[in-house]
Amino acid sequence: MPHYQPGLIEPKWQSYWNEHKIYRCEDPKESDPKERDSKSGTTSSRKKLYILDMFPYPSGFGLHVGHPEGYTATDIYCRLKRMQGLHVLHPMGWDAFGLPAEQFAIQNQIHPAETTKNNINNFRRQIQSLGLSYDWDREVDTTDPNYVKWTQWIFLQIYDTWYDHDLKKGRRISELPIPEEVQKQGFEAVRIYQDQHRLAYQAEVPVNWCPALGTVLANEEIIDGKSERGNHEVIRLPLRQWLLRITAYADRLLDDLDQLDWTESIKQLQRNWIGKSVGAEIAFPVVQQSGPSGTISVFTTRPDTIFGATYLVLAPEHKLVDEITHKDYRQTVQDYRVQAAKKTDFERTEMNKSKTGTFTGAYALNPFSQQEIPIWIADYVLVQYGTGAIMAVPAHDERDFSFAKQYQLPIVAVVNPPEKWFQQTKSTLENFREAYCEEGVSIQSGNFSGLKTGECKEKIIADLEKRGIGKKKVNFKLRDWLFSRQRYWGEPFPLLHELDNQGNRTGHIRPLSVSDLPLKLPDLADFQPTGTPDGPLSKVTDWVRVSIDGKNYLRETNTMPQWAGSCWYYLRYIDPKNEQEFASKEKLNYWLPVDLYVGGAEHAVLHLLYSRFWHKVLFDLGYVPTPEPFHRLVNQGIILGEMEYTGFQEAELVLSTEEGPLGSESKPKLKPTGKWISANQIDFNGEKATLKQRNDLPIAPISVNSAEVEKIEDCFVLKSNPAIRVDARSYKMSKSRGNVINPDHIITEYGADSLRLYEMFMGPLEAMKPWSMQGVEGVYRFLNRVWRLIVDEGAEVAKLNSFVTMDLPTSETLRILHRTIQKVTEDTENLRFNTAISALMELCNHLTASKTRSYPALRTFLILLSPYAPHLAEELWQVLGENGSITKQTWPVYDPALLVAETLEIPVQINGKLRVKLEVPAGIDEKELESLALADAKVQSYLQGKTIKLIKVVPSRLINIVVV
RNA sequence: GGGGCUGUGGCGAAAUGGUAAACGCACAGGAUUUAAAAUCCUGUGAGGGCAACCUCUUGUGGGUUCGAGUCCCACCAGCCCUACCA
Repeated sequence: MPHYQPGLIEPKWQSYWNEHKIYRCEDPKESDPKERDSKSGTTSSRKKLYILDMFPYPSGFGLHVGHPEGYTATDIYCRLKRMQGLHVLHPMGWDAFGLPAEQFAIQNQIHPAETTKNNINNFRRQIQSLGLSYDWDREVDTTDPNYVKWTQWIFLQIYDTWYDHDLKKGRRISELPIPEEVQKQGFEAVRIYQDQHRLAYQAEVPVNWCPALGTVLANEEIIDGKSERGNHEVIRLPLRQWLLRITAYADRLLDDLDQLDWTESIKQLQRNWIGKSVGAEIAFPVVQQSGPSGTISVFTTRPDTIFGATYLVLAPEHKLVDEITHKDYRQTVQDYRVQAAKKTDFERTEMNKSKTGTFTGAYALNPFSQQEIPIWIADYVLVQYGTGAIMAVPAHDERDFSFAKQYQLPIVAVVNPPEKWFQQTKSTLENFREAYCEEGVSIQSGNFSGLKTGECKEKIIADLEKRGIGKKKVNFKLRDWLFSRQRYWGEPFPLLHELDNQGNRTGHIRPLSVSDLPLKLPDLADFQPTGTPDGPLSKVTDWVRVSIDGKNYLRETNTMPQWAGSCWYYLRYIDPKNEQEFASKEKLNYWLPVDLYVGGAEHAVLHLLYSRFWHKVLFDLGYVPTPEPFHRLVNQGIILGEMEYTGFQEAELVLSTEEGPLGSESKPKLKPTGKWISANQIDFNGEKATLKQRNDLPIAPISVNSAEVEKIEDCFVLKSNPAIRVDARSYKMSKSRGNVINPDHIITEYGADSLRLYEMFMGPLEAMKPWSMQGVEGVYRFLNRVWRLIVDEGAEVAKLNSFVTMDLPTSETLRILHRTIQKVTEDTENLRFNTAISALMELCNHLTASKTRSYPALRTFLILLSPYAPHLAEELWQVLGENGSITKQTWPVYDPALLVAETLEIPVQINGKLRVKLEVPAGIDEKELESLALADAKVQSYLQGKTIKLIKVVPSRLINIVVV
């Protein structure tokens, strides 16, 4: 085997690892030495480490290069930690429920279970071909009935829980105190009361109904008003849905972020999503000709500005609109409501330049200014947030200000802006040109004038509470989690709806008992959505209808969303085969929390928030030992396609005729004229180019080779015509762009070790970085150099290179070796893989240059390399004549004494500028160094005629001489 | 509008407040070869000088410091997320 052939050695070692279960992770008991034979030296105090990858959705397209990035990072880290003697749990599994498999089933009449199985097999094959060190005995699959059983079981725990706001803790529904007046009304009332408090409850809510997918979607699954999957229209529709009361945990989800080792940006995203705001709820009495009738409750974060509330606005969907609307205004109000209902949330917010609304004819009394103020409806007020109504303070809120301007509503200043603001905005107290939204001192606010904002808020709230017309209130943007989907390929709810003798629902819910779990999906021949909000399961009537003890029930026909399975998979890895519990308490106590969780930032909010929520419920119920699941979180950066250079030419539109599948087709095409236009005159979105000044002239983007381009100043230009600038950037990988890199191809061409090494060498793990095929070749060449370092390429069989000797390393080699041990260890521990790899390259370069290559040094080098290029390291380990797997070796420890060279090069600065470098013996003291520097002829020449003001000596680093 | 991230060679990048550009790519020259590929050696931030060497350089402008890519302030540019949340 003369050459480095990853295609041969990689499968060989992969099957070796598999057969010998090299990466099997022992259970805590097994790893206790008392339970094991004595030849293993591990101790029970072996520290545990739980390293988790975000498991993939096994799509039909296979892995993309983003997957190996995170997976390789954790793999390298785990390999290091195992060799350092830690007890590492590092599993992998499949998030396998979800829409694509069902969509595929609808189109091709292939059961989603089958598609899923095939995709999983393909993903497993691809992942295994990367040489990742997972314990495959712990693989989980969210669609496996043995897994679904416990997803359903956890749902039932949530269903059986209510949130005690006093204790700030989820508790069993049986512990819910029932108020006496409810108790008096009997069993039925108690049941309803309990149902109202469960963490899983049903409600009629306006949902996002997507006709094309035949399902409702969660808010989070909608991007720009279209479905995240497939980009279909979404309309709003009220429906009976299951919701999970995640809002009960909002405060804890927010507060507990502080104890987590996550990046500040992810924490901030979660904070924004939870969106806590503190303010007041205030009741405004409605005034009508016939006298006051009822109140409108509003939420505000600025109760201090209530004297400036000159009108109220209700959301068009607000319950009280019909009630309060004056008969003269019924028609316009009704028209407006119809219009608003037609708009999606997106359209409402899209045209945020001009607000719309209409007057209801009704007035409310401002309880502080005592003014009668008009009540409007407008779609800039959202029904879902707060009370669905606001008090508008146009002087101190931008939105209210622009609405007031539009409809000529009065603007009254009640917070005094600073003089500077008046100048900048050219405003006066009587005439605001824009809203002043900062804090300040109250004015025109009766007894509350002169108070600072913070104090004023408190006083107003106190006054509200005293008068019984309002109270302090905390609001969250976070909504309860819409938990049901009208789909087939998801976990069925383990619930039965009781029917009365007429076959009508009684409202009683009967949860299945644990012994009835898992509730499996029925077989289905036809996967077409019903087209109604009832899911496909409703078609399976003999599955839906159930009789128990003479009572008739209907099964719940909704299924759970894809998030359900991923909410707790990290718990199942801990005890994946357990049939009695989702995981044993003892093992959970041992392994939790997850020490390091690596995955894409796209799950920053949803998956991580939902998981934390479930985890907290399980924590409250005593099933898991930690309040948080994931201690440290790292997001890998996305990998972009190769850098692309694009030039632009004037073009003309021509009709080109093409032979398509439907016969010949004529399509307008851009035909470049050859006349270049500089990129600074062009707007280019990556696909279409238009001239900045005018858009009637067709422009053709022309892909330009990097060899035809050079950089002048800040921009790239054509070498042939430097006046013409060229657009240069990297794009996200996408099928339509054709810049997708398939990991399988890289492995075939260069091997998995090259792919691993390249992805780690590209740059910092968390940074976004462009792919470069030449970079892959670079690391491939490095691995070849490593190969030749040890193997004799001229020989027929794998044989040691003749430079390899049994000599001890020279002192220089030893120093470089130990410096490399230090750097690789520290960098790998801090996930700085790119610099660890350069240290390995430097060592390799040094060893290659030596005529004699010391065996002990090579041996250590291979151990250092093994987490990064495990296949190559195993193979060369064998070539060196070592026995067993290199993965079982102990990680080397560097000797600080060996890091020090005999002489040092010390830079001498004069006034902070580097002038001379001195070669000095290591360990020289400050005084000696100083006199050596001053004695230097060149230093002296710089000191001619100057006075020394200061000599700063940093031992073993540098000298700075300050002169005047 | 809000929040965040990032600005260093031709490119990916590196640098506990202490020699800016390690390592890799690309490029150029040389060795090897009938030739090419592969490999090996040398050079490579910009400008000046025959040379030793000198000057400039981390988006811009200030500041702290003996010393700033790194810390502080202001600004500019790019990217990402989010968006009427009262």
